Amino acid sequence: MDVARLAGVSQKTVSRVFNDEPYVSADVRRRVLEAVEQLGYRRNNAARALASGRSRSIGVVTLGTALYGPASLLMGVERVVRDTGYALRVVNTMEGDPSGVAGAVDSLLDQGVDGIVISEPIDETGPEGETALRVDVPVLVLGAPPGLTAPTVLTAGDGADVMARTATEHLLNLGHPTVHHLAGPQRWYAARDRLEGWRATLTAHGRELPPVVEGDWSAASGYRAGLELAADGAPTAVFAANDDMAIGLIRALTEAGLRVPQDVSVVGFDDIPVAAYITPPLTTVRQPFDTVAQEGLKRLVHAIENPDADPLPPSDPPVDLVVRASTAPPADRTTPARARRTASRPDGGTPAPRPRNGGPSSRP
Amino acid sequence: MDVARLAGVSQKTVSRVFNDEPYVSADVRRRVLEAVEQLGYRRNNAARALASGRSRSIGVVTLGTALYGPASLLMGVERVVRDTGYALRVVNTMEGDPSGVAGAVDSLLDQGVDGIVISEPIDETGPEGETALRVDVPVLVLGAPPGLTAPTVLTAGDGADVMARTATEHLLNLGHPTVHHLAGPQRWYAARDRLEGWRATLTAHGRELPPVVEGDWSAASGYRAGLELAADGAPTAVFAANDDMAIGLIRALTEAGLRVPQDVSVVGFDDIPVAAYITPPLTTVRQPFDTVAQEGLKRLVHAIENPDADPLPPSDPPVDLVVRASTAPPADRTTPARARRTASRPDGGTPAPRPRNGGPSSRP
DNA sequence: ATGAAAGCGCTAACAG
DNA sequence: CTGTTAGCGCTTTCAT
Repeated sequence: MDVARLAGVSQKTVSRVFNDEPYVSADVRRRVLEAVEQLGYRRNNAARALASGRSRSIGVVTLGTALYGPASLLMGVERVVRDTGYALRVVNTMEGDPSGVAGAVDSLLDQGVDGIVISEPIDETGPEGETALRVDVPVLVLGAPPGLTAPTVLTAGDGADVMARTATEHLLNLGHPTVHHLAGPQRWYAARDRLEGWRATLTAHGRELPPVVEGDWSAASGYRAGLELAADGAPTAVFAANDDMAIGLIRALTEAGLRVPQDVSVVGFDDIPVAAYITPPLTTVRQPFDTVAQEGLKRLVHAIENPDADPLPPSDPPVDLVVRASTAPPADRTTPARARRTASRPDGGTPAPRPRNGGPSSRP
Repeated sequence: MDVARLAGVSQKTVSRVFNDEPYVSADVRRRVLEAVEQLGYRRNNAARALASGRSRSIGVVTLGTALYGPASLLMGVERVVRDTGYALRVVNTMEGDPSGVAGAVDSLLDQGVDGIVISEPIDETGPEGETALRVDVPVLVLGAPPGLTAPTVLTAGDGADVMARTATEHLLNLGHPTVHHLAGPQRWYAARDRLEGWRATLTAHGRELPPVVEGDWSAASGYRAGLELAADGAPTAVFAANDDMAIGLIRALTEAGLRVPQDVSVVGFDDIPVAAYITPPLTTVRQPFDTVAQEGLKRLVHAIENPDADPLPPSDPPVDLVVRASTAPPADRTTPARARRTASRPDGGTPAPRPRNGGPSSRP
């Protein structure tokens, strides 16, 4: 180590300086830092990882899509991870990937990550398959828990059912007799949660449970679903499992001569950036991607660095229903007064310079 | 190394098996593989990197946004990188990040990556600043070249000007006297290219160059721009630098009582998944993110593994104008026959189950 | 408060 | 075809 020689100290001392270890005199520290500067030295992380057994990196498994949700989550994770002093390794697994999440996790383990984040897990149990993952580092699952074994398994961002309930109740409060659901692909736990929240709400209110239409998150699938729905005798209210599908759905309804929200109310999910600017501006549930990622990561890092301590508890993410112009009371039947009151907000349609906090919002 | 002992061979032989090196008898190979299986052995990448001096990983610098473009590029990169046998390290840099791209690159270098991808570079030269990056591994810049020094600097996906030309010409061919431009933030090279392509086209056709309105990629900024444009006496044709802004723009125009495309034609850029399903379906330029990422990475890996060979040449990405219903000939003035012919396509508005190839498209 | 010595698990460069 | 001998650049452990 040239730096050590230049500074006239031992290798170990240089190491101490770099790691902010105690017991280094100010003078020595300064000399070392100077030598480092002069030589343009940067420490070798591979060697560090080898010697210490920790790579100071966290692996993320994402779906190989540019879908707003997964992409936002990934960005959220990246944003936090650097502050914690860890590096990020990313592997993605496409739907239909033969090796799937297991393969992705494996490749991360190969890389020697200290912890793993599984963003948006999907159910990959084949016809018979039981994928029992076994991992020897802490894992954070963003969305819902798959069956895996690890020293610590944390979950975060699994409040989708509550949010789905909020969306559904919004529609019910508006006076709609029932609410249809345009679900996401049921292999995704996130999609299941939303479906479940919707179902539970209707059941709790003693409403009829219309058949579920399943899409694949894409606007195209929402469009197809809308065509179907319109043909089958249009519903008065639909809760779509994401905004893209909601947009496709609205398009199909519009083409079928149905007006939104006068004839059909539509609620989306995510609050993608354009949601406020389409016609009509979309009522939707905002997902707190950043908060979820941030909080989850904090807990993961804690678990990595304190293997024996109790894991940090999760906190409930806020539910943020953004009411815009795609929802209204049903036109063709008597509306209960209560609902009408709730719904009588004018101007829901003007997307003012979208306030950071999402404008009109309510939480039940 | 337990595996070596169990298989009754030397450590080096195990190494050979793992690296698919020649000169290993089938029998020995089998024995090693068995031992590996039995012990659940996985090789330590840190040690490998330390000993070999190569980390077999590629670093990506992204902007910390969930913007469709950057996110798609990242996904595209990830999708290819695993096939090449490399791992991906991701660092992002938010706009306004003090350390900026330089800091991101630095942290990647710290991690010992073998190559770097800079996705969507932005100009970070401050009031005075000259950021002369010096990197000792090959770099691929997706979008346009910043000032950096590296053994190899590859660029890809810098065909935005050509695409912008296509968009602008489409509008001109429709018979519009001139075309306004809703530009992206000019710190982004991608935004500059589009602006340049637009400007060059108008100039080449001897048209008037209307003042440029600059947005920040968001639908919100497009909305604000639309309000401005409508107040200043509406244009008949606008080319927006991305779809999100186009959507905000259309919203503002609509609220101002202007019809799209009857009063104003709008062309977007990117072809985001919902573009075909908004009202009206958006005419836009599809960006070949996947192709760009894939080809670029192939070239980067080549440069990494053949430091002395000539870098692979880039190939021109296809230009794909997707004509939908947001563009039409201008209503209020005589339209040249040529343009009218080009434009007389009925049904541009029906988003059929979006064909893989994007439906109606043309290239000049 | 500092240093010396001993590896971490692998691959490189040569033998055989 | 296979084995031996050295490190890669750091952290660890134990002295001092």
